[in-house]
Amino acid sequence: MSSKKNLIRIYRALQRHFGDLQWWPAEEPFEVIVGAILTQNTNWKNVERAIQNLKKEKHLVPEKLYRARVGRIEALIRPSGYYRIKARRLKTFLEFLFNEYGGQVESMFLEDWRTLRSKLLAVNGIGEETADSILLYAGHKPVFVIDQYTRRIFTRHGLIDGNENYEEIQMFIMNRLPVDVPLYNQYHALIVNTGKQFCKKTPLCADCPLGRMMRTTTG
DNA sequence: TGCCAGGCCGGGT
DNA sequence: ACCCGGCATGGC
Repeated sequence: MSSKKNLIRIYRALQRHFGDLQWWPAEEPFEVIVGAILTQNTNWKNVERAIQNLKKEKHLVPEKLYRARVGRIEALIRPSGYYRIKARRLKTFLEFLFNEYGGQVESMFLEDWRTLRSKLLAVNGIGEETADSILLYAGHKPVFVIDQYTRRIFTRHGLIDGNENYEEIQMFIMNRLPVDVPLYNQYHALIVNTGKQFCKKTPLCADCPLGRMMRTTTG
């Protein structure tokens, strides 16, 4: 059976279990961007607290965050961890947004997304996963997001070796799926949920819907 | 109660 | 081109 069919079968198994996950958990694109930076190596629950603080103080707006002092941002996002470096990263992104696009998120996404991806990667504090999360979940661009869960799950089930770099895993997946933004959106969300619930570092695949599917078919 | 979470950077090899 | 230490809070 081809790898393409495998990836679609994996998707269907996870989709059947989790249903539509409606990602990204945010009200608008700027909130996605802020969340993408705050969730770097951090539990999403902690990020939610930080987001709520920003909302409560009416700071989850480009203009406000751009004007705010770093110390003020640090205080609001403290629950998300790494709060000093993340406050600086938010400021750096806001400077980029205002310098290049007049502070308008919509203007930023009018740019060719490959060009935008390069520019985002040049912003200190934005790496490949954060850039791709912004492009896919805030800008609806056709790029698949790779994270530790993706690497772990695909390694565990023998789809990749595990020592591939980000781009190699991304190409492995995108070469085997149709170019489809809603599919990329939901697929990554399904992977994250699977990783959180079933695919820990310990071999605990007992009642994992993916593990069950992989065991009960010829693959 | 330690271990870990939806990474990234800068310096060293 | 990799490898590593540092960054930090809160949940389970």
